[in-house]
Amino acid sequence: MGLKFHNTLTRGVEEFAPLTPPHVGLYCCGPTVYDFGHIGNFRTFVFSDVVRRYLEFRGFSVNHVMNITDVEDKIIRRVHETGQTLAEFTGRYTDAFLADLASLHCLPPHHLPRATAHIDGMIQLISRLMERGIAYRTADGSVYFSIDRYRKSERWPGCACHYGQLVNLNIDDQRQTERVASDEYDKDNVADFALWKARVPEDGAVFWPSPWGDGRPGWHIECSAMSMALLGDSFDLHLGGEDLAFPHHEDEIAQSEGAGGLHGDIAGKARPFVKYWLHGAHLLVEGRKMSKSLGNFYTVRDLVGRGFSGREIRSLLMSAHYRETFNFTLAGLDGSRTALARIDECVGKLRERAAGTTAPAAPALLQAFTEAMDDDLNISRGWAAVFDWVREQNRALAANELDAARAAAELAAWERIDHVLGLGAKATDEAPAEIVALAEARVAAKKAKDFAKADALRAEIKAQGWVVEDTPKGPKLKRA
RNA sequence: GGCGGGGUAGCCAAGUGGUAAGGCAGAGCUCUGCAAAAGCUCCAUCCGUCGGUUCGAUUCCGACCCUCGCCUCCA
Repeated sequence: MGLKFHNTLTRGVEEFAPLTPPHVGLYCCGPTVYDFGHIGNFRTFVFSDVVRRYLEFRGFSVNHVMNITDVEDKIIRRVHETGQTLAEFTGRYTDAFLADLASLHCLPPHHLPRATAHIDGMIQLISRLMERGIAYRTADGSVYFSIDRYRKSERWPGCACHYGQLVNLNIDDQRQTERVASDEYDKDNVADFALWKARVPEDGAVFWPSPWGDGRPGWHIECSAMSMALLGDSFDLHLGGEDLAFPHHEDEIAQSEGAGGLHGDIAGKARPFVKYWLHGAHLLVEGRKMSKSLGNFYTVRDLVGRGFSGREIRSLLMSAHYRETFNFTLAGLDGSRTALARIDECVGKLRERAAGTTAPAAPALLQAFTEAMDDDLNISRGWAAVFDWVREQNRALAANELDAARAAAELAAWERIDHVLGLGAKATDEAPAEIVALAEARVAAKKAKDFAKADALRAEIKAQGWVVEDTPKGPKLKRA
């Protein structure tokens, strides 16, 4: 059986068949850079990293695109407040975001388009929508997408003109929420969304010229323009957090297909904007919805500041299936640390046994892991395969059943798996010379059967922040 | 009000119409001068509640309870 994904578009699990194998175009909605990303944001980004890595593991050639939203309402407000330029302000948070991504062992996406670098494409899309009569300009110079005209418009290949593909909604019978009711804009219909927002004094220097006057793009059109510019008008995978399914992704479909694509390919080839939509669930923190007032709002930096490593955070974020709400806890991070140590220990022993020998990867672990991940990325089952393998290797090592060649084969298998999990080796920490000297003195005391002195030296080492463990090959020093 | 997820051991979390993966925590054992670390073993007669279908249901159906998300710019 092949790889399967749950597609929000069809609300079911489907065989993954890319448009032009072995190439896969993958777009994930990236961050809006107005603050440091929190652990919930990064669950989605780690998820997209795992999708990319697993596709590569399965032999696909992935073009991974993640946008950086660097112009948006909150950003403009903060720029206005801080007196910085747009580039200064967003540059700082973009750098922080990329650093956090790296600390979580996420591979850098192949392209990280900035919205401000794709204004032309957005204007082009809006122009096409205006030409087709699906968009309209209001008195203040803003441009909106008319859902009504889109739905009533003549259908053409590649565009079903159906609004409500990702979520079941009866848009004629929507409850008026407070946000809608308080909307001040001059729109034909409350459900219409902005494609272009006319310049207002508070925007300061943040504006671009357009056929409709100075202004800036709406949020949804940014992703349509960037994804189609880099992946073509029709591509394989579009990922994001579950909250983006509506309205953000729904609007992307409407705009992109309504415009016939950025290059006119959607209509020409009768292909949809995106073939598979994958949405990652949110997480709770300590059992509650994450919020600053509850004190359970963590950025990656907060957790690193508490002494957790990126790989520990990453492995916890990867512990549950991506479509399930996951409860992220500090106790869980401690658990990840212990569990990773178990893997590290086993891999370390295999490496020792293999002693530099190389061999083709042993099949058992690869097969069990692939079976799990092929099933809509069932990573919990994937972890089970890994830990079953760890137990089996430990047993075989203890029973002296592994020669160098077999150890090397198992190690090769693990390395392929780790290329998907992205855990890497744990950071090793060399003890300073004075600590090593104390440990050596302790070995001498032990040899002389002066255990009182040996224990005193162990206490001394501990007081200096190190732990000494006796192994068959002599003492091992670890940071306390 | 509409739509969509969930409720599985102390905690996290897979899964299946035929009798419950994995991780953490806990217990026992091995190793050790003692430790530590590590390893091995054990650890849910039970899957929110109540009904129904079935030879058999945690798994299917119905009702109910609880919980989370979306319903116009929030991953």
